[in-house]
Amino acid sequence: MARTPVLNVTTIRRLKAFPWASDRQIQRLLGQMTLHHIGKRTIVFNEGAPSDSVYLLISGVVKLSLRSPDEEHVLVSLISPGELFGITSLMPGMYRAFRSEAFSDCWVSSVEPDVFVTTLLDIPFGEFSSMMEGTVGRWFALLYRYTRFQSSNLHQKLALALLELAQKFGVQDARGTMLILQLTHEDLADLVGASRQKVTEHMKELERQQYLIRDGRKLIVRPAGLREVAGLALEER
Amino acid sequence: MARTPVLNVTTIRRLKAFPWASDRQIQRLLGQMTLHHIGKRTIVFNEGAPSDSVYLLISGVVKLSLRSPDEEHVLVSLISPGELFGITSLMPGMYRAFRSEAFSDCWVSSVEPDVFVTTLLDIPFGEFSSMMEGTVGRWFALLYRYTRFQSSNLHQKLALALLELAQKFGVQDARGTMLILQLTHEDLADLVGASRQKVTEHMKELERQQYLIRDGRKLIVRPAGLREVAGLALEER
DNA sequence: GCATTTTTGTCACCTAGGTGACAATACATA
DNA sequence: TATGTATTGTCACCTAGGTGACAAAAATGC
Repeated sequence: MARTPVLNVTTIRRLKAFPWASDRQIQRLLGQMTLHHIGKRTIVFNEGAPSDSVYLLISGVVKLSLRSPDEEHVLVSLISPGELFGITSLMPGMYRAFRSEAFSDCWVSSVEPDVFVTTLLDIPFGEFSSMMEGTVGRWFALLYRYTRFQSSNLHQKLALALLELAQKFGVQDARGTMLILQLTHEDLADLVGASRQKVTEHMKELERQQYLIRDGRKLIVRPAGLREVAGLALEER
Repeated sequence: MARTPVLNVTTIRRLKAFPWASDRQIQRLLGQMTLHHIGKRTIVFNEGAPSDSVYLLISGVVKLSLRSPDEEHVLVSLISPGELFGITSLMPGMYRAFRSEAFSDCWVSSVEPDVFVTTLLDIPFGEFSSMMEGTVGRWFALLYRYTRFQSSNLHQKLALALLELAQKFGVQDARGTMLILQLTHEDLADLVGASRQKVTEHMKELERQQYLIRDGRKLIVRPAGLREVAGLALEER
């Protein structure tokens, strides 16, 4: 097992971890961080777990992954030394969206998110995290959709896209959620990165499956059914 | 043309735009925002433009899109009323990553990013934006990669993935950028969402094209060549 | 140095989804 | 109500990439 690394301002600077922070801030932050050795293949956190720490990778490589509809874990990204990870914890009430595990033996340092924020920024954690949620929360949702897309087929992608649309543009209706949006199959094709013709076919199929009703050019969607198609059935979000 | 909407605290609340902000903050912010009517199909900003405003969508639908390797614009997301967009401007020195255009007739309200931040949060813009960059900047890069992926073939995806790895795990070498990482083809396959076999084939091809050298199990990469393969040739980043 | 395990290379074959072409609708505008 | 345009539905056919199977080569352990 590698020798415990020394964590001081110089190390942090070399890692280019918080280039904007002052030496004093870094010093204070270090006092609050705890260092862990993580053996290769060990899981740091699992998706769905409460987001209660921010991590800084000191050495080694960490892998982010996501469980795909067919139960496999699919790689989302590799984290290099000096990178922060687990930053969903900077937004209020979030759960981890990805699993993170050591791709090689790693040294990792962790802090509570509120300590992290109040040490580096002179405002209460609550204010910062609300602001984060209000601004970049949407990016995160998008990222989540795209990572899911990667391991889905067209039918699932369509379901996923319709669900997102329902959330954004839906109004409740006796028959389900109505999208107040005039979308052509071409638009949908664009949104899921497929051809118009195949979208037409799959939309027909979703109609046949009763997950989708068409009322003129307005769509009415049955979220529960779509979640099932998309392989999200048992999850929140 | 639709009648100009009234923008006051009540409107903002109804849009659920800044749920965490106080009435006073919203009031102050509104005083600094300017309202624009954007006709269907009009471009609000183009990718590559400097990021100098944050936008709040008041009514209508805005479309984010990205130019794919084959020059087409591909839809990335649709924005609904109450959503902020153009938030790359909250990070220092960013350029717009996506094009945004009115999908239907829209009313949009804009502010300078520093006014936005200092009004809603009691800290200087510079501090907030550095913090953003240091924390969620990585997410953004990831999102950018995934959106590009959507409209790329395997060869391009591989190039894109190798470029990202070179950036994160590369050290300069006489022959190019060496990845200090033991990656199997299986790992790469996972990273680009493809099968191991096809990755093997395309890696061979990249070698043949001289964009990639293999030194034992270490990879040496020629970024310029890979950018070209990935269809990024003329762009920054 | 030899045996075992991992990784790479290369097949042949299969399938999801792309493409083009066209008819059938629906919608919009005069 | 008539007519032109946009959208949808459905073909047949093509291609990128998935799958399984197996051999060759490297790495690793003993």
